[in-house]
Amino acid sequence: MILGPGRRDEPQTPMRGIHHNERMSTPRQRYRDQVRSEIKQIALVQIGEGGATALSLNAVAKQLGVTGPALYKYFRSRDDLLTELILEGFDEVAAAVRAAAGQGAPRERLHALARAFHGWAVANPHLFQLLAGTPSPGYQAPPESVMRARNVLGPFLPVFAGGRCRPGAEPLREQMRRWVEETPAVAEWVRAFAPDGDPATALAGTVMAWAQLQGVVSLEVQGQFAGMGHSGATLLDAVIDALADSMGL
Amino acid sequence: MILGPGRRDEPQTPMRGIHHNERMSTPRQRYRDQVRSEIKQIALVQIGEGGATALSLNAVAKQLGVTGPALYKYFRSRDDLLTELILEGFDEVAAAVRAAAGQGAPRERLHALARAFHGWAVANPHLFQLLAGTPSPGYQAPPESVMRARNVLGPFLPVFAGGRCRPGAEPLREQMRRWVEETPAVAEWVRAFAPDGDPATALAGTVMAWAQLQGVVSLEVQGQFAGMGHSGATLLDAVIDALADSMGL
DNA sequence: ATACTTTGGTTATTACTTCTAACCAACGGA
DNA sequence: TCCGTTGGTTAGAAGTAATAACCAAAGTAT
Repeated sequence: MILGPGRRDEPQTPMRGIHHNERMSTPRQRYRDQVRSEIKQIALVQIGEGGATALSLNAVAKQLGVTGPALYKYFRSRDDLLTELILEGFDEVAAAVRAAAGQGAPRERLHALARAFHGWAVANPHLFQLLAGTPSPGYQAPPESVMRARNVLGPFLPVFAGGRCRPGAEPLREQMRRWVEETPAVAEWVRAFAPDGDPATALAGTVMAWAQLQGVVSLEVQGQFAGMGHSGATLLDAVIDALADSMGL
Repeated sequence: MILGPGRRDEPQTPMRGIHHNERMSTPRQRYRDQVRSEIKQIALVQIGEGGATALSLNAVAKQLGVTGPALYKYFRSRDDLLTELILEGFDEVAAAVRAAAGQGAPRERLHALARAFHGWAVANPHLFQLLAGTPSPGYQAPPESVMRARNVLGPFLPVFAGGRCRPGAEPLREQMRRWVEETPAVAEWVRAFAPDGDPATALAGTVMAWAQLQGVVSLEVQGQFAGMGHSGATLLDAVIDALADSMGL
């Protein structure tokens, strides 16, 4: 009767049966956390070598010294492990971008943010592809991921908050205006990072910068620049500079 | 002695044993071509539903009414099938872009080309991801793919050949200049599509446009714009307009 | 200290995947 | 009519994710 048929399908945090210091670190919990972290670490190495599709739970288990099914005590499924890695990856790149959010002229700040994103992505190409793409056939990104993604782009918002859209970007700005009006979470997000200036303009510039980053980095990590003397950074500078011009920074 | 141990590992074009009207359509060859085309068609449907990783040769065979191993008489491996689909995909998108290469002012021509690319990509999202990404763990893109990719971007070259790089794009232009100097195939490519104007400028603008397209389309096909009222086309117009401004079109 | 529960591991199994090997019938050219 | 090529088959190897059943060790409570 103690357990009964109650929600047996979440191996993430077991020992929910009896009361015991809530969210305190029992030895079991510490062991559990450490093994989970080791699994993720090994998985990251595998992903770094062959991409998300090269991640094999059996191989992870073998490298960890246990048999395959043991991992299912720590992660409900392969997709669950991927999801956790993706969320952590978002946090990582968000930290890298945030660390580059200094002071100075808007144009220089924009370049610094863009280079930080680019640098992280080039240093972890497979992880970037993991965040960007769809790792498994029917993989569904969790709702949290959009929150994390917003943390990545957040530091770009204040840079553009003081800019001005050229006529070609006015439809986009109008669309952003509607978006921020209809979605309170977006309004909150913009206000948190760029309390001053026009939210729609900040969003328009940020989304354009997002596309630039995604484009340059995608091409680079997929090796499309092979032969033309690693033009990733140069190309990024060029397109970001064009964007800065276009937004009057 | 007729066959001996001679190169048995290419099921692409069998019946190499005896002389028979070279590259003429024997009934066997016609049947072969038709089955190959059916396989590719079914594979495309599967990819369109779940991406490249969802392509299962067994499932294709079942849907075709044969057993799994039969497919290996038509394609050496799963990657071989993927490669062929990728090459055909490049041809398709190249044709779509080429069809939009009309006359008129450079800025309008650029928008038309960009919209053509974007339209094809959002109509075939999984195929676009197939061309862009790495479908299998150790997949190696064949050399032909770069040639095909050049055909996709070729129509952009003449649009930018009459443009001018702003200072922020000068390093990129310099890099393109070295690239075209050191790689005869690139020089040939640029000359074929844009015989007039500065090759380095044409390349710089084209590569920047490439990054824009890749960025906007990548984000869109991965569903990152969910919620903000399908901004793919609007965003594309905005960034392309900024690029046109930046290149003085 | 003893009894009991929870947990982390095991092996066995299912259902899938790509791909190879061996084999056979039927088609088609001489 | 003969016979080689070809397209199909079944069987099997080696791998994957995931589940079920089970057991020993660890931790908790009395």
